[in-house]
Amino acid sequence: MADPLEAPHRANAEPSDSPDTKTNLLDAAENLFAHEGVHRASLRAITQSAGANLAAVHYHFGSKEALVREVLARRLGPLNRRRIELLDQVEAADAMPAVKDIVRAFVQPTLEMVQRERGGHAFARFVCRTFSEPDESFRDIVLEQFRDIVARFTTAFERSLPDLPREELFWRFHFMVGSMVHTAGLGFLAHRLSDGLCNPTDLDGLTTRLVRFLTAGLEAKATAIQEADPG
Amino acid sequence: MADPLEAPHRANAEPSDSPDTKTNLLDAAENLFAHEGVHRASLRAITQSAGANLAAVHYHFGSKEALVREVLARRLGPLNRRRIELLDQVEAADAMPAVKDIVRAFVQPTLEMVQRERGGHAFARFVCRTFSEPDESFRDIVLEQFRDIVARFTTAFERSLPDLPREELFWRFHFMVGSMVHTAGLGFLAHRLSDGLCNPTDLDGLTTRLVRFLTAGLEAKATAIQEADPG
DNA sequence: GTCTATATAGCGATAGAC
DNA sequence: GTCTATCGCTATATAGAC
Repeated sequence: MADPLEAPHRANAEPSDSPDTKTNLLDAAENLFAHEGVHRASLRAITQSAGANLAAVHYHFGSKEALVREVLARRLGPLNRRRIELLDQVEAADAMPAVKDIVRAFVQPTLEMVQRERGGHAFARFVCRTFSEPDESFRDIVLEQFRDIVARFTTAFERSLPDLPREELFWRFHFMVGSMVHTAGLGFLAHRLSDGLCNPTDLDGLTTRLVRFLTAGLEAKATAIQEADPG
Repeated sequence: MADPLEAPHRANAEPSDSPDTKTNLLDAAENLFAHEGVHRASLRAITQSAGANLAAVHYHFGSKEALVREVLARRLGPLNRRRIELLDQVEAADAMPAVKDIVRAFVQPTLEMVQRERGGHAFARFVCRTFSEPDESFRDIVLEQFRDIVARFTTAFERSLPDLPREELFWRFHFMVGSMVHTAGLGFLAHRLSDGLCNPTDLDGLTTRLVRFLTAGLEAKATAIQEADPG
């Protein structure tokens, strides 16, 4: 636990002030799922952290798996709706928007959530983990909602990058998701590996940097399969 | 299990033909760690998949944790040595090499391992998972070896990108790692989300595309904190 | 709606025969 | 070096009192 940015992990304190046991359980679960993993986060630890009884999870959710689903669904819906909302605004202002504005509409909601929402960092880390989770049922909750996002954003990119082949566009979209997920969920690694130079809590700076990096990557000349080397 | 690219997961077949029980255990563990996660992959499942006895893991490795460490160490060492080797070559040919050549030296060994080595895909997925794993002892095995890589490559990038502030360089390095890890470990997601358009097994095409994307991102003009909008 | 007590099952680890 | 049997522990889930 060398890095205070990594684990804001209050073991026995209630993770929220809500009087609602169900909300307390969701908050506690989110926090523990992020830092311990779904498997290691036992119902005993979750209910204890939420100040509730062991049996409370089964009363309110029915099973641990249902709890996981609700933790994911609680934030993913609003997050992706925000993406669409921002993209709508961008497209309303300009029928063929700048690539950087589309990228920002995609990236900003996640980075904002991580910095500004209570428990946002833990949730991002949990989703980051879920992406590589073997359990399809959990991962598919994320991917299900994500299909619409992929459709809307690839269409927007196609319009603003008409010379880019569809296959290459999808790959670049994939690369973009990788950078974003890695940054949102594991930004503290940049802080650690740069010996403190990178500050993952500087929301504006981080967003601007990520948008600029990704925009340049997306706008790069398309890859020719057999390119004649001009050098 | 809709996607055959995702899970080459032969439950009860031996994952290798080696007559060596220890190697069989490492192969079986790697495969199960990738698809089930370290925690869900029980010693019973591992030893059964390896055609060995339950007690074999403790005889050969001493504990499950030691097995995890050996699975990681077996491939990470050669992989990172290969990165350094390629970077040495690039720097020997040109004291101030092109950014794309440095990027390629960083990215290529991983993508090659995923495609060409037996069990490489499973290992990449395992590492991808380990990055976001809460268990520091495992993640630190990866990060430990990675510190040298970060040092060597950021130095190389600094020389070839002299106008880029160090902080921005580290962030871009972080973005690059995110894209690479996401692609190496979860490339099948691109295949799925593009409805089959993206082919994660096309090693040369994928490498070229990733290198081009990342190079453009790294070479983008540095971010000014308060930039005057020229538009 | 919250509690205690417990059922049922799976885990890592180990002892000791072969 | 491989086997069987088992210990000690923790997990999820549930039944039933309050």
